[in-house]
Amino acid sequence: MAKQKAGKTNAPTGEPRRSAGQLSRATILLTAAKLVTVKGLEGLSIGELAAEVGMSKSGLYAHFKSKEELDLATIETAATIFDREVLQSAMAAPAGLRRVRALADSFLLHLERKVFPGGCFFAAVLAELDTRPGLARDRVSKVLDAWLTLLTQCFADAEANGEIRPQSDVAQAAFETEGMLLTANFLFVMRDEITPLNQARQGLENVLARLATSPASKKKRPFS
Amino acid sequence: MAKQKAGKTNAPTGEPRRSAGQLSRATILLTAAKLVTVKGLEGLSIGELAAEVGMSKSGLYAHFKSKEELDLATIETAATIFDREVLQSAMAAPAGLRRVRALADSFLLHLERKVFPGGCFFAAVLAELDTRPGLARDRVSKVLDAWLTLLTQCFADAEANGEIRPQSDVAQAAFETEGMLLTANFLFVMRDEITPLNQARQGLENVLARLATSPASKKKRPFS
DNA sequence: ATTATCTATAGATCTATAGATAATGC
DNA sequence: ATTATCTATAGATCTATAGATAATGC
Repeated sequence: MAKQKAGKTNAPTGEPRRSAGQLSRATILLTAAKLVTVKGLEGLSIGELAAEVGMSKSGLYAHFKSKEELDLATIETAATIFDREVLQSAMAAPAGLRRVRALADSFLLHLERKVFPGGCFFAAVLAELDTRPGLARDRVSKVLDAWLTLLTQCFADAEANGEIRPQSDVAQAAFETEGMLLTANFLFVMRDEITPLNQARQGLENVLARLATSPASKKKRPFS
Repeated sequence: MAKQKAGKTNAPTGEPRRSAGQLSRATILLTAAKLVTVKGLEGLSIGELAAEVGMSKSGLYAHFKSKEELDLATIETAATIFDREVLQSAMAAPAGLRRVRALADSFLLHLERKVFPGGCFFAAVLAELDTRPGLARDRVSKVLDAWLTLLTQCFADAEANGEIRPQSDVAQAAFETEGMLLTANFLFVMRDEITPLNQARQGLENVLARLATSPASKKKRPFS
């Protein structure tokens, strides 16, 4: 809604110099990334984005030669933001379970802070792109893979640390963790209440607790 | 692809009579529901749907007065299919954990059978609609709520049956179950491999196993 | 960066017509 | 058999808007 003007060009001295074009480009892409979480990638029209940032459609074409190029640049921007807002703050935590908790916390907090109005950018475009081959899908798929690999590695570290049982199925643990976070995202956006975020936190604790339990209890199926 | 003609009118005797129009309408809506899981609700154009079922755009307008009406009818069709393919077969299982397993199994099998090419219809439109107020969103939200309520009720039954510990957090159990299923859906569609379906089955077993464990282990956080 | 403009396509509406059914006349 | 009517559809066409390009201004 807020028609944010592209910041004017009197760059603060001492700052790494940026041209008006670059500043504007960053503004455009941040706006685009936010809009995409609400409207979807295909639902984001160049005209609407232009209006939102307060410039003409053809002004945008000066930055991006085509819609696809805008799409890809927007995905890249979202990846950078995800890296900064979620990954980097959590990677300060020591390897292993504490890092898993830190990642989950920073993810859930970035939802709660509404960094993007439509929740996690990558969750928002996942369903849209998963059946539409192309560069955009490939890039989003890579981000998802990297995220799951990171979670898996954290559990592998936890196993090496002795935090969880040896021979744990670390890929399974990563899947379950992602299950809590992804579902929290969708329910949080759909209902606009924080309950799912807390359910995800509890769910993750339940997963972690299981990994430290004796293997016997893992397959118990009483009364079945 | 298959240009299915609306069946000719010589209705089989004894069958509940259907006009050619009704048959055609059902064909259109099934095709629409499948297309929506690939293209999205907004991505589904009337022209494309018309070409797919082998009729003219205006032929479709005879059935649906507007795009929104087509959208709503398509959602209704998907709800009916979900009810038949997933719910009804599973509701034969006795109340409690066996019903939870039956629901999860029928859900995962309907993904694997590719009832819809883009996975679960409601998961496919969830991200698209969660930020777009309207009748379509309201309807999808209701289906999601009903599904989570059903899962919660199954766990409540299990508690009443003595299958799981008294005072279990049944809403939490439903959330975790949904977490497994929803994530299985997205990873299955994105990667087109069945691993996530099995990870969801294992994840659900892990959830169920926890519910039968002694309460003490639930909060254990070793090495933290 | 803007203004003006182009092409393609979306949803939507209008008029016409094919095939079937119902009511009527012989 | 004939006429009227109904239902489902097609073709033509309208308006709005999408992505995109060319000419131009600062």
